[in-house]
Amino acid sequence: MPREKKIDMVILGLLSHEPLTGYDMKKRIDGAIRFFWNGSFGNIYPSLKELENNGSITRCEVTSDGREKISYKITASGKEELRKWLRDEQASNELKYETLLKLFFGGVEEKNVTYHNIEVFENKIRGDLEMLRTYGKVLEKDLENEDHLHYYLTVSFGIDSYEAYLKWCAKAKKLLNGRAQR
Amino acid sequence: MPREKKIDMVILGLLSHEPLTGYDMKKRIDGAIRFFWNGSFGNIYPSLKELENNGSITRCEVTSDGREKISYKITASGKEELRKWLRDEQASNELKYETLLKLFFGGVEEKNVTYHNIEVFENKIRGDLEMLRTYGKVLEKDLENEDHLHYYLTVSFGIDSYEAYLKWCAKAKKLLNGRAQR
DNA sequence: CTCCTTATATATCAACTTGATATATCGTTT
DNA sequence: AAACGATATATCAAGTTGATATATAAGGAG
Repeated sequence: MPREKKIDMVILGLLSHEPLTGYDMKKRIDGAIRFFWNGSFGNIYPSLKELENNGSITRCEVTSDGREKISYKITASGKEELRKWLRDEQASNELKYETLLKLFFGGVEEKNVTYHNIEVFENKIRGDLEMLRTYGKVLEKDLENEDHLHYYLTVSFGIDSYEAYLKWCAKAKKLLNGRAQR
Repeated sequence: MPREKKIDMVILGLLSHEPLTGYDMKKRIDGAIRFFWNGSFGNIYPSLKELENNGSITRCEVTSDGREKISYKITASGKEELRKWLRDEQASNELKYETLLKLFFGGVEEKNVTYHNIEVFENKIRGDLEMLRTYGKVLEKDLENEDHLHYYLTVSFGIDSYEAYLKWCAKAKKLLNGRAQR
């Protein structure tokens, strides 16, 4: 059984564009990637060591003037590892929405509790959607750029699904209000 | 800091409807809940023991004729624990879509690889959407039933977002094909 | 009637992820 | 010079996942 850590692929993917430190990777993940994947120092740093031992990445710059700083770059074998993963059509896609869980079990509480939970969700989505639209507008201008195109497609996925979420929120709130309140 | 295990809430939520064994719970989760939450024997059984020690649930039927079988029911304090969680507006909602990750880093491979990955995703969604629509049609007939209403809302969320996914798939494939193939 | 397969049922574990915390330096502001 | 936030690496407890182990029951095939 080969290595299964998905964070490895995130790291290799990021390094396929430019050399980065672990800290930088975390920032990239917290930027655009966070909408569909996650990462933490707790798995980035251990993974960096393993990938280095594997020969998938190498240190390309180390500054030890006071604060330690280690930049990594991807190797040829690392790039092949990344490509192999991309060509593997298997992919786990899963949602983990506590809001829906609360909705599903909402029957033991009053309707306004569920109603409120939906509103909180709605506001969060509204904010994120605005952000995604801003990203999208910038990227749209240069889709000829390969990287922009791929980036744009993920942003566009977010926009489309968040818009669907908001429509659903309105519908759900209406359905909840249609019944006798409390 | 109180207990944070979300599986506890799934168990309490399920038991708020009817007594169940751990095995039954897993089946329920694999049915409708799997679209927005997950659970495994690996966290169900340990959680059952802890919830029993807490007094949140009690055994209500144990058969030891050969095969052991333990049914649990929720207690008053367990129900209050569930309600408290429902009233807490904090909720973590996160997507973990490997397909989008592969799309994001797809630039290092040929376009048809990304195209194929989207098609695999599309087919999976199409199948799940059909299933959700079947669920939805049954539930729609009796939304006066409180439990059906909550169940229906989660199914409806799935339908709406999956429809948005499919539209996005078509758009994404077109955009990828618009560029020079390979 | 026995063998085989599948479903029922509980239990456990290694591997992975998460979010918090620890430690220390650097840059900017007060 | 003190305070604060950003940079940077590292580690850990707690939770989740998917697989595996163990054993019984039920149903059908030969």
